[in-house]
Amino acid sequence: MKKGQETKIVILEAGLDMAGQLGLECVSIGSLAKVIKMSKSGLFAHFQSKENLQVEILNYAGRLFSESVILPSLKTKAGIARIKTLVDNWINWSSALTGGCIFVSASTEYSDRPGKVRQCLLKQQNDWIDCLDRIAQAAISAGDFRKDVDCQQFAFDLYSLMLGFHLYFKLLNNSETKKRKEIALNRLLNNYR
Amino acid sequence: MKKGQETKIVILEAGLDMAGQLGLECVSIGSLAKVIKMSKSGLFAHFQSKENLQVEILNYAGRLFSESVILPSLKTKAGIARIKTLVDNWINWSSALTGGCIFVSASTEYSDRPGKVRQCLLKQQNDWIDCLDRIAQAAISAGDFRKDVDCQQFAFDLYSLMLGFHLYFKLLNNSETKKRKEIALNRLLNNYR
DNA sequence: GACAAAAACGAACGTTCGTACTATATTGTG
DNA sequence: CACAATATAGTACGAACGTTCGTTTTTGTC
Repeated sequence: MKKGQETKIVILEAGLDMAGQLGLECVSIGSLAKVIKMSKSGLFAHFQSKENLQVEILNYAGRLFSESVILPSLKTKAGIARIKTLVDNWINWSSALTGGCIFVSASTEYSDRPGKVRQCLLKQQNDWIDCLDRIAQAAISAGDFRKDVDCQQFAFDLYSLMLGFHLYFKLLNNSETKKRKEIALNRLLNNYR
Repeated sequence: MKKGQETKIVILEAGLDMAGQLGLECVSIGSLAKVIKMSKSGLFAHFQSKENLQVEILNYAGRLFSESVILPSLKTKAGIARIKTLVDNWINWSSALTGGCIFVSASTEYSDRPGKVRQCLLKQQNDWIDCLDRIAQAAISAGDFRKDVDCQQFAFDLYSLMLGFHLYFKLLNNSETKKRKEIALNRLLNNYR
C-alpha cells in the first residue's frame, strides 16, 4: 500500500473515534491533525474539504460495521440464531467504541442538515434496514418466524430496541441495560415465532 | 413580567429551535443573536456563558415538555388510556418541532461530553424514565397491566419505541412510521396486559 | 543514485467562536 | 420627573475554524 493510503486510514481511524465522542460535525481538521501529530494542511490535502472528510469517515465506519457486525452474522445459520448473533455483534461493536455509535449520533445530527453527509447517511441507514428485513425473511424461510411476519416491522422493532440499548448503555450508564435488552429481544422474537 | 424575562424567553425559544436542527452544541451565540436581531453581547449578558445558555435551553425544553406531554396525560384516566395519550402527546410534541427532539439529539451529543449540560440532561432523562415507570405502576393499579409487570422494563420498551419512531420519522421520513409505531405499541401493551 | 511524483509542512487568509469591558438606551420606581 | 436599576449595544481580544498557497520533504521508479 502507498504511503498516502496508510496515512488516510490513520486519519479515518482517529476521525471515527472523535466522531463517536463529539459528533461528526465537531470533528475539526485542526484538532484531528493535532491528535495524529500531523499538520492541518497535510491532513486537509487528503480530502479537499471538511465535508469530504466527514463522508469518508462515515463510509469507513460503514465498512468496519459490515466486516464486524453484518458479515459474521451472515455466516451463521439463518433464523433466530443469526438474529441473536447479529445483536451480539452489534453490541460488541457498540461497546468497543470510545464514545457512542457514529450512526446513532449522525442520525440525529443530520436529520435536518442538508448535504453530502446526510445523503450518505440516509443510504447507509436504508441499507441497514433492508439488511434487517432480509434477515427476517431468512428467518421465515428457515421456519423460525411465522410466514405472515411483516419483515419491515421486524426491522423497525429491532432497530428501536438497539437505539434504546444505546441510550441506556452510553448516556445513562444503566447497569441493567443488558438485562433489559435481553428481555425485550426475547419478547420480540416470541412475537414473531 | 420584566423586560429581561421577555427577552430571555425569545432567546430560549429561538435557541430551542436551533438546537433541534443543529444540535445543542452548534447553537452559537452569534448566530442566535442574528436570528432574533439583537447584539451578541446583549444576548450574552443574559447567560454569562455558553454553557449556561445550553443548560437554560434544556431546562426550557423540559418545562415545555412537562406542560405539553406529561401533565395533560396525567389528567386522563390511569392505565392504557393514559399511556396512549402520553404517546400521542409525545408524537405531537415531536412533530411540531422544526428539527428533531432536543432530548434525543442531546442524548447522543452529551453521552461522552462532561459538564453541566450533561448533568442536566442526565437528570432530565432519569426523571423521564421514572415518569414512565410510575405510569406503568398506575396501569397496574388500574388493572390494565398484570401485577407482576416490570415497570422499569416497560420504561425501556416504550422509550426504545419512541426512539425508533423519531429516527424513522425525522431522518428517514418513512411514510409508514405511524403504522409501525402503532403496531409496536399495541404489541407492547398486549404483552403487559 | 537521479528524478519525477506524491505527501507533508508552515504561514497566512478571512471568518466566526466565546468572552470581557465600557458605554449608551431603556425600563421600573419613588 | 428624576434617578437608579436593568438591559442592550459596541468594540475588542485571542483562539480556532476551513481553506489556499508555495515550499520542502519523502516516496517510489527507472
